[in-house]
Amino acid sequence: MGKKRVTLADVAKLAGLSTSAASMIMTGRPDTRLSADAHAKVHAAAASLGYRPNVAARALRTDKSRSIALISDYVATTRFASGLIRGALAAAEAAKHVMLVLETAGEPAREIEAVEAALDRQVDGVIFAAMRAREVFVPDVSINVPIVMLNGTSARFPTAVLPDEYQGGRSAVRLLLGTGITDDIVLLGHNPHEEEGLFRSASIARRIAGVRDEMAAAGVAFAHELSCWNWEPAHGFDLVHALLKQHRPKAILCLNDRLAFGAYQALGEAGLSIPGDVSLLSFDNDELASYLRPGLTTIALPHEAMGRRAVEMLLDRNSGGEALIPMPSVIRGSLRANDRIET
Amino acid sequence: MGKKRVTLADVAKLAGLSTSAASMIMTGRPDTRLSADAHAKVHAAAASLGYRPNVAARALRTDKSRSIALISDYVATTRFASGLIRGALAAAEAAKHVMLVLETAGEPAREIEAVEAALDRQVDGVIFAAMRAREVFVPDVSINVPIVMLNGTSARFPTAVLPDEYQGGRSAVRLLLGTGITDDIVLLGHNPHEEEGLFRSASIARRIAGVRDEMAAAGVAFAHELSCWNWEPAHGFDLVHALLKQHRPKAILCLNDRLAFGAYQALGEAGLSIPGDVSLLSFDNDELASYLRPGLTTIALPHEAMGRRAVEMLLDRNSGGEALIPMPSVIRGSLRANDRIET
DNA sequence: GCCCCCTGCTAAAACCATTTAGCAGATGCA
DNA sequence: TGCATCTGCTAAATGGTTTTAGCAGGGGGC
Repeated sequence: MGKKRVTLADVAKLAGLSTSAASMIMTGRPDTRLSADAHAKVHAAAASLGYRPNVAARALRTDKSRSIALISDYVATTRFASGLIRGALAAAEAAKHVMLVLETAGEPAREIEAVEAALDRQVDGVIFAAMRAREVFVPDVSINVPIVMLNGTSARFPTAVLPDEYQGGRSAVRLLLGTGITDDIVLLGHNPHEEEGLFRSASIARRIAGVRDEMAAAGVAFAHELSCWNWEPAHGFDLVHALLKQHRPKAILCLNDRLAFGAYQALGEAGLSIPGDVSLLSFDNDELASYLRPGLTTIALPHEAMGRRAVEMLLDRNSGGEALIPMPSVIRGSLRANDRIET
Repeated sequence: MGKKRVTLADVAKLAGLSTSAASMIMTGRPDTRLSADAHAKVHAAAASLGYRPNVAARALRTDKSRSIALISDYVATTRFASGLIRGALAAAEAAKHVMLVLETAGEPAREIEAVEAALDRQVDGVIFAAMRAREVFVPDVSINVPIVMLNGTSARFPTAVLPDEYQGGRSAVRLLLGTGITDDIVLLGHNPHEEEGLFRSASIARRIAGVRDEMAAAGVAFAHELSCWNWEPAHGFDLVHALLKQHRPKAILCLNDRLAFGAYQALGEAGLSIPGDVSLLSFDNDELASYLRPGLTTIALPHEAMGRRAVEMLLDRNSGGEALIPMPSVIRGSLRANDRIET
């Protein structure tokens, strides 16, 4: 309480040097001509006093605050947000930065507020995160710090970090066909004929394209393609429940884990076993996937890696463009083992 | 790029007054003697120039930064974090503050780092959040700003926001007994005889106490009490699976939703219907609860309300003590309707 | 001896807002 | 008229750091 904060002047005095010298030494400037002895004395003084630089003063002078802002549409609504935030947090911490988190609910007024609040605090960069990958609206205030789009894109700011959905789609199909199943495969979540004129987010479109390209490359086709717009468990249940009345597939490729969850329920009620009767494969690696019995094999959204990467790109001035983060396969028990004889 | 930031001096010049006058007017000091005319001119000038105060300069002078820090052990590992963060964010925004989020993984070294990073940035207050409610370690650095504990407690800092687990426990039992079921009730997650010498977190202990007190008050007892330490779906499954070989309960009171999820699986595999054969009731209102079929009735952890409250208490200097946030009941389909005739 | 350069350091300005002390003029009261 | 008080405002100090300009002294080249 009574203790005043220790300032650079205190350090300098104890070291017997000027504040200028102390400053140069503490900030580790390269081309200074201060003696090794001076360096030692300043560092010793700083350590003994427990000196911590005053970030506000430094920010005032340099316009750098060692902090960044993550402006996101939603932080709680989706279970993905925390992965992105956590990865970003980790990278920020590693770079000795601190991270402001701001939520906008996608409302333009709040987006403007958020950007200004961040800029007022002299942040060194801003990450615009979208919890649903999409074309993101970035408010049209003049921003003079680096910007990275996270899990979304913007025409104005081309630097973006996205999951490599296309490759993810391909590896899903590769994994599935690797079981030896090549027919009676159902796609759950998309049917182009029923969705004409509707546009999935760019990211999801790539996922679907990857799936279709790999199927085509392998020369196999889906027996059924079941469409629904929202990929929630209830829809997965309904579609699979209806499907089972006319057809019993060998495998279901679900376009996300929540659909897969619904599929599990429908299969369970029909008395079918996974993967004995039906194999399942999905996307996202939602927390759910590990709770299911058997565990759901899924192509993971690499949220933490994405968050980390976004911060790294933000702080590295000479990186730009679109970074595609690979989607790892998470193997659990929902795919039957390959019963072909490997040669 | 070329545009310099507009400063208070610019505003003052345009208004034809001194910076002192402009400052007093912009900050809305109450006891100043400046004329109404001066007020009008300054506000007009500020608006026309789009003046935004430089927070660093202000912080340097006043030691207030209009920002707070949320220091948490985990942000991603548990699905609760985002609710707390979101609530806190909303309250911070309402108070025109900005929020730093820091993660420590519960490691003392990182906790110290986090506190110092926050203090370096002149935060106006710090929230220590625990994702698993518990006695929280707060690093022993001298902190001269208000502190609020969120979802945890600390001997050094008595101001805390916690879920009202005791009342939650009581309302769960009240809800369950309200169906008319009074026997063949199983408690899933705790058995005092098997857990002697083990200590649940304070918060969970209160939940259990509430359950037991309400049972006692109603004069009913559990038919079985199944114990397991980690409340994960697999444990819920195993315990209920084993239970069903010897006993078929009318209701299972699950101490959290993940256990309940496992119970659903075991009941499903045994061909029992919910709530036709067995009623289920649980705690937390995990995202899971709404996915299950039928939806799981559960006593919700009020995370957003807690986060909001924590920020409000932090910024309101004269509030202290322990705030218990009520746990609302979320009614879905897993409890059978009361079949007694209400008089 | 003169000039130049190098070494090792310091003084002082700058960043931008807040706040204290105080000034000039007007008014009130006796 | 003399003194105190009030009104409406300003000058200058302050906060802690970075950074520019430059100083004093020594050495080398010629």
